[in-house]
Amino acid sequence: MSARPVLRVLTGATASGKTARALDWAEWHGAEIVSCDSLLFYRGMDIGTAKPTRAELARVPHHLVDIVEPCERYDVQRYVAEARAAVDEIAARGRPVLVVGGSGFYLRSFFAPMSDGIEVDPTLRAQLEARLKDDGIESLVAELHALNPAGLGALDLQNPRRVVRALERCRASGRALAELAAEFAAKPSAFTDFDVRLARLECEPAELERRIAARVQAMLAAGLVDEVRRLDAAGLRENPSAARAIGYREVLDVLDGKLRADELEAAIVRNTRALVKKQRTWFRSQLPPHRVLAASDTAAELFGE
RNA sequence: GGCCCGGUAGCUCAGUUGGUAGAGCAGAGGACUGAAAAUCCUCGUGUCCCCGGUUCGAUUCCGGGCUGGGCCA
Repeated sequence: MSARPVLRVLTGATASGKTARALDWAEWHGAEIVSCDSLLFYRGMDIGTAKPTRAELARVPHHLVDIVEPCERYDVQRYVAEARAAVDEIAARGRPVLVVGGSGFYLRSFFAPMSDGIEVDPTLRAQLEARLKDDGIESLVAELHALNPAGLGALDLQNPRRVVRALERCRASGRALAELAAEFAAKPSAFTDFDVRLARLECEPAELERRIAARVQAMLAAGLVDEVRRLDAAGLRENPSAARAIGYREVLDVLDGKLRADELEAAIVRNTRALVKKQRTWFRSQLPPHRVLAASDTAAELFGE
């Protein structure tokens, strides 16, 4: 039917072997890689994020890696715009695009609308954050009820972040949540003009466990603690999402004396495991049906073509 | 050898003025519109170290034992 250009997306849990497979595939097909990893954006966050090495980055052109300072905030809205620009640029060169990453929320950018386009004044957000802190979430929920007599739908009223977001949208747009939600749901994804093909690497649990253990050990040996010290001095903590990244938050805890140094490695492994579990849930329930292939099956073509 | 403090959920611990117990972490499941490796929700029966005693009733009190730590020899 259509001659829409193809956009290939490779995902999988952390440590499942995406990087190696993606590099091989991209090299073989003359493709360029667009990262879909919420932490590879940050310069200097190398060891703890298992960022591809300099040599690996040199094998295939990469996009959306090392694009902001760790102290700078980044968000999906910006990701959608920059990913779209990168994809267009690569397509203009006539080369295939391979999106690679395990950040589920960002990954959804390729399948669904991600932002409603409502501009929220930073002062308003700061105001609501302050109110959340002083008066509690109930105060915000009460106002939401007042602004939405028809109900709050499926909004999680116990999740401060969601409540602030919902209220700031009502206030900024002067409209009701239900109305905004309906409008949002009707929006197209930023990549509807592409034939998006998704494949996911699945690593056997015991093997993944081994890989995680080995990876964490290697990260510490490679100087993760020093990396975090450097980043801390450069303002890492100003960016909560970067400072809360696995491998980074635990080292910060050690530096703060909140975690014993001899417990560091085990803590990182534990939290990585929790991440894998969360990714699994997301992949199951939030991604469209897709091709799944065993990470051990290195002979298989990623996209079954 | 003596004295002191512990022994409760996989781990760290709280608690029961005697009526068989609960938090955090871990684990399992889930939600997901702008921080997403984030944020939030649901799920807790375990010889309360063992043996005796007192008691209607002991994980709780008493005695003994075992065991970990500290102090003194």
